[in-house]
Amino acid sequence: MRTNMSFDENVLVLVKKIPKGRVTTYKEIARALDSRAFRAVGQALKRNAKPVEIPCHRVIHASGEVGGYAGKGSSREKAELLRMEGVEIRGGMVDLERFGYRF
DNA sequence: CGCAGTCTAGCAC
DNA sequence: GTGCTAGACTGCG
Repeated sequence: MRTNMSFDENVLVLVKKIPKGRVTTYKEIARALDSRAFRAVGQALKRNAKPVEIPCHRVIHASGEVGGYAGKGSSREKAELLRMEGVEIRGGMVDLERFGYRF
């Protein structure tokens, strides 16, 4: 990975690969990129060039918390979307053991 | 609950 | 071209 592309592009590609009804954590993404730039991943998502192709709402904290979202409804809309996709949201928390997607 | 650590991208000099 | 700051986070104290 990370060949011919910048870190942010790589992150976007991974996020795009997340299947519906599944979520991933910043840690997993960073790990998939062989790095520990959890924060850089968030930066890539919030500064991404194609938000329509990047379901940032499927990217949450490693604790299962939905975390933040640079979208309109912030974390609220994010949780609503995830639940709509079949992800069990509980008080803004997701069960990573069941919906946590691993690369 | 609060501080420190790790990485990239962006802005300033 | 080089250096510093900030950030959608994580882990440990």
